Amino acid sequence: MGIKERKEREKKRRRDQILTAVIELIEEQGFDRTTMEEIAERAELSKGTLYLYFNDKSTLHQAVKKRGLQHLHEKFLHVIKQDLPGAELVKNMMLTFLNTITQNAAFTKAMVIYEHIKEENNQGKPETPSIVEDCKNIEDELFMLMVRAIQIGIQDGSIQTRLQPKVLSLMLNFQMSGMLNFYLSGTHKSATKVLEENELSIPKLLEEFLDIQLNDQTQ
Amino acid sequence: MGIKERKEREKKRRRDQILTAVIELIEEQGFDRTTMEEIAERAELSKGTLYLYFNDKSTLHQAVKKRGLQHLHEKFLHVIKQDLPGAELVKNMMLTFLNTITQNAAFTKAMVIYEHIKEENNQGKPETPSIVEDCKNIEDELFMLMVRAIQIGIQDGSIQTRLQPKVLSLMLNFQMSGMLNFYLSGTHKSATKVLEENELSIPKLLEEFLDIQLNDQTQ
DNA sequence: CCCATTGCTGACTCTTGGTCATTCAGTGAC
DNA sequence: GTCACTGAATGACCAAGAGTCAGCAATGGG
Repeated sequence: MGIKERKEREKKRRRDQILTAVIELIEEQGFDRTTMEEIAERAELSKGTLYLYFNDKSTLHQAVKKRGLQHLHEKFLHVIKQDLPGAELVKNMMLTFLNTITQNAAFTKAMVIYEHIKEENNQGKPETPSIVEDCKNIEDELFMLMVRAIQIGIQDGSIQTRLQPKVLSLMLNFQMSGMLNFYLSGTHKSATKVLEENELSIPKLLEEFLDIQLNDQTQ
Repeated sequence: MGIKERKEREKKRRRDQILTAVIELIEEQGFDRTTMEEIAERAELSKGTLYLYFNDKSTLHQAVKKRGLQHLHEKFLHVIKQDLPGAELVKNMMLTFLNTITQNAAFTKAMVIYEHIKEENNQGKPETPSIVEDCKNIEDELFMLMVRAIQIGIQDGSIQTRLQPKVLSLMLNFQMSGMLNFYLSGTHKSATKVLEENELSIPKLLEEFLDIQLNDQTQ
């Protein structure tokens, strides 16, 4: 009886279809500019159907975010498999991160933005906590991969620090998050000017910073 | 003929009235949960009147943001007037920043969130570019105050770095921005766990980081 | 061939941001 | 005192978009 399985597959395909449509539209016009109507049209479904697959727009957003995080996770895994000094691994991870977000600016923006806006729906609904949970878990894994890279670096001597690996990872996380913000809200003219004046780019800046943070000679 | 002046004053008072109402409501329920209707009610005006003072909800948001930035600017000015080593000034600024955002979490959140969402209104309207410009200018001044503090630190020897003051300031900015994100999206359970495990708090973490970033012994 | 189940639909409701014709209050001229 | 004028305030109205649901269609099991 392969019917169950087929239905299962079709259901998953529909879901993917929807997700793909959303991502396309996000890239074209951003998430909040995109209406459920448009998404339905692009996915060749009716609006009502969307709600059979995702509770609401916010859940849909989470699902998109999850995809992005998975993508990043794969890339990080790829990095850490390389046989390189830990310091290089850390640098590569961060560069990978920067690359990914700049390559998919619209997408990343959508991921970060709506992030804050949901907030409410845990109240008054059964809710699928799963997707939100999934995202957190993947984020955690990304974090742990970074920790792992730092540990390797400490062992092979390419990283000197008096901080705990996890604490250092946190520091680097903050840094990345800040850079992300910078990229997204392309504003902050003085910051951009600073970069120009010193003939720097964000990736170069990153290397400078890592030099300092991974070679802590104090004390 | 003081009538013009009186009217002027009254107009400003109305504006303030509205802003105060918005800020109250933001603290109670966040910005996007707050409707123009509610704001009008709280300010004891009708909805239509709001639009005589602010082009749209997004402009209103910018105005609120401007207030917040001004507040921060005052605090930074206060810090830099103190007669302390540059390194202390930098630290105090960053702590001030952290304090402010935690004290007014709801408010800060509102400021950061909608930040991204506007985007569009520069198209198709005369628009008041002034408020947005104002915000950018204040942000720039905040940045320059930080640069100033760093310069002081380099001169008095409390800061050692091979980076340009502006570049270092940028680095610290990223850091702050990252911490801000952390505070706002209180999530990231692993990060919180790391802090607990090491009996750290964000302010303590900040001091650790500054130790490294302001005492660069490499090369 | 017929009923049951499941999936899909799009017309509908409701909320909310934004508009505008109308009302109303203050002002100055006479 | 009164009248015309100005501009500030109003709230009924509109449009857009998120979310709902009664009904329809197709598939499959008997």
